[in-house]
Amino acid sequence: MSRYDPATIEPKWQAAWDKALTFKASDDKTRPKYYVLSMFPYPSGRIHIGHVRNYTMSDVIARYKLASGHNVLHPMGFDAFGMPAENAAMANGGHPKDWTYTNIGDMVEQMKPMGWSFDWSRMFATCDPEYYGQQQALFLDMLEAGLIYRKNAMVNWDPVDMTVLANEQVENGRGWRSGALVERKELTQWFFRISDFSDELLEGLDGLDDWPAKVKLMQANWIGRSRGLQFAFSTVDAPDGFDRIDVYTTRPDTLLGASFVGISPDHPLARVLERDNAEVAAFVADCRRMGTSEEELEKAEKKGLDTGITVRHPFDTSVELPVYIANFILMDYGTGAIFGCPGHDARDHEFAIKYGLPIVESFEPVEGGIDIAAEPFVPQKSEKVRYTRLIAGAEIQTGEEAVDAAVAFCEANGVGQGVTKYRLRDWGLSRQRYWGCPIPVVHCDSCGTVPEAKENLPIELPYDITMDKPGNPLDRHPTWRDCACPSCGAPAVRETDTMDTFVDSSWYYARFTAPRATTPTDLAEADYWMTVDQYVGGIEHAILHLLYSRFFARAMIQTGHLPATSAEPFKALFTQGMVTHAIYQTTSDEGRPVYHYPETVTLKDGNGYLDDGTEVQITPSAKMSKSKNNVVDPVVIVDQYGADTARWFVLSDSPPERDVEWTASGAEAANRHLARVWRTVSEIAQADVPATAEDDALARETHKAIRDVTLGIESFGFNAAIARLYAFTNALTKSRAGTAVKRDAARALAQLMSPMTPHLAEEMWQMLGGDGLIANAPWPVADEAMLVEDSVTLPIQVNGKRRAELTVPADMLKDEIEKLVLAHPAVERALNGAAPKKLIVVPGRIVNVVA
RNA sequence: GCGGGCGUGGUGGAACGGUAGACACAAGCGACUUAAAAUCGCUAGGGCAUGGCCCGUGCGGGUUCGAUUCCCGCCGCCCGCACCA
Repeated sequence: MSRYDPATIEPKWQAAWDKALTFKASDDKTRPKYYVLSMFPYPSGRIHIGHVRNYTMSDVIARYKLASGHNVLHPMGFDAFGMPAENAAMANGGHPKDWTYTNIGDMVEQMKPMGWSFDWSRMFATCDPEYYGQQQALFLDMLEAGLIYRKNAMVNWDPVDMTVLANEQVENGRGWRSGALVERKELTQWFFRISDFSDELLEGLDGLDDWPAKVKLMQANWIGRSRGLQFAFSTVDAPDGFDRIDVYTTRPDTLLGASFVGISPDHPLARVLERDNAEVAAFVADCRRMGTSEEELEKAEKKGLDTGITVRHPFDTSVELPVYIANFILMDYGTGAIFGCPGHDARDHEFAIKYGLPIVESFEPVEGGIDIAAEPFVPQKSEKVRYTRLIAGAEIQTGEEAVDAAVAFCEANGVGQGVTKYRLRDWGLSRQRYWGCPIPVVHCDSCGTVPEAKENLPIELPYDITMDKPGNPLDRHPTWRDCACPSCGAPAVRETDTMDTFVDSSWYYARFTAPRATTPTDLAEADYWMTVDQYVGGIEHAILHLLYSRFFARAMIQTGHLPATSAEPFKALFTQGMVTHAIYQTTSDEGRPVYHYPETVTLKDGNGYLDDGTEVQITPSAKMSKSKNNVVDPVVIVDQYGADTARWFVLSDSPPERDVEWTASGAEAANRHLARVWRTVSEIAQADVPATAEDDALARETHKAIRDVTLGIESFGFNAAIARLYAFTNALTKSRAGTAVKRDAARALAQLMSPMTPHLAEEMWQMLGGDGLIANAPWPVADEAMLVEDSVTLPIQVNGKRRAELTVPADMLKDEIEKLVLAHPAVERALNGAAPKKLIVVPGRIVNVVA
């Protein structure tokens, strides 16, 4: 008899699906739609096992929804602009475009054998002129709608990648890709007005019931809404135009504890002072030199310089507070100026001690007893405290109550107003790189900055460039850069900055609904397909990509490219865990770590040995890394075991949101199991056994499996669904039921496995004489009548501990059960002749005797 | 520092407040075989006086007839943010 042979059956069924256009999204808009999307990959040239897990998850959903009668859209494309292509070109002398398209071809070739149900007819790469040309059209519409503007600003400069970065792309003061320490630089840049949407983006999170709470929380923190008071101090002896200094505070209740005012080195007043004060100029220059990395900030001393200017306290004009320029005040938060309250702020306390400023108490613990001079008193705002210098409200109140009362009092007395501020800054989109979407504007001597005319789109990247010199090749490409002004026709120059690659991925989900449209979207298509019903991707995009996409959906509604109903582009979000692998390490004579490939290590009783017997040190469940030699290559796995085994394994063993460790033994076991299923089914297909007494039991088992696996898939409990399929397979294999019932059970098994192991499932379906492709077969529905048991086994507890069990007819009355329970020897023994205090019978579940 | 999450056998993990450890890995024993591989079967939380009993879901308390699950306080690990006024 033949064996389970994935190398034969997998290409066969892939060809069958292709031929039948099984996974092409239908134009039939009468069917309910389901849009499932996996985050598209960067075309590095190799798919990795993490992609396999990610795409298998969306594939399970897609195939399940297709079988459940939905018109499914499950597209795939490539996030194809970005630095790696330029780096490769610089290192190896090729062209970023050639490198990228070659990689895309290679990756598609590696993806197809996995059997994912992508609608490949909709595929695009963001570096296709057809895509980025529409992105340029979108840019022009957003520019016209006032959603994009240009300004001179301090920006994050990555000296290695030689480009500007958005705030979201700076991690611990380093570039998110290069890891280089980010510098501050002043440049004229294009910005998206994402901060105008701060409130909406924050409020919108509340409606995202099917997003992980963690992601919503991270976004909420990033947006960072705070409520406070903005008011002005009037100055004494300040330069012209600075008779007031605006400050923002979230603690107006401590205003009477103010002992100084601090301004940012970038504050307009500091800038005026540095012009004719050498001391100020030196100090400010020193501040700007300071890095922004975590370590540096941690170590950096809080430094200030007394400007000699003073301000009057708004509630007691006889009090004058000194104005310091301080290195820890950020110009781009609040007003770039604060009042210092050393009594109730750790940082201000440190500053006050250093410069000998007074420390004034505003409140104390209700029970008293605090030495504000020694240590600042900074309780939670929700805690009740006793105010010793009260602005408004009760003497004893919480910080929150006091802040509200203080804001109201200040407003009533004409001292400032309550305002809401956000931490979220506008998104700088200009990048000084070649391999990105050109920003479609030109600079004309007479007209200024002019949007390119839409009929000139796409503004295509020139191919004839060289990457051998640092910097942006567009800057030194005269025939591309020089152009005619779209407004007056005079000679002008193109903008040579390109767009941040996060722009490309901020609207690709919308483009997939009409990937060949000659406008960014086709509203009718977008109206039918949007929003994405299920999005699957990594948690690492919790802020960047997911926040930008939410902004873009809103911007596209404003510019008429999406229907108003799709402000939230992703209805449900699932963040999958990684696939990890053990690291095997020895130490060289020089003391350096040496990493060994898994195939060179033999495992025995949990220890690993090299061929020569040397024991290796094992780090379990580590992130895969080429330098640690612990990468699993999907291509190798497919050659060895077939795609179905790889798909089955990455879904089993761990909940999908958690990491799963790839082990050779686990993959082998998965493969063995699939071979066992194949064998069992091929036997059943050829058997001819008449009905037996076990028929009913197997039929019931089948319907229970249908119920449990369906529930598992719907709730993303893939590991639990697979565990259930193991159990069902074992039951089927061991059952002595007749062939007719066994065939029904095997057909159900094939269908329940089909989202995970689609090729094997088609093969099983064919062996069992199923109709057409299993991919199109309607999903089985559990028969309620078959789920009802005739008899139930009730555990009997005494005082909450299980002592016995009792099998009774399912419809037995409580009274009867109670009688049987009390007569049970184990219960009699436990009660020892005494009457039970209480008897709890939960029908169909459990009995508890309270002795 | 602030915010969030997680602690269950040798391992990954399962368990609407209702029989803790499903399912799988690793391990051990056995069958088949000249042998090995493959396959199949069995054992398996810990302990003990083993037809039975005791302990057990990080630790300590609480709510409940009943807690891995809910509440409070610790301990440990992981993640996010962080001079944000």
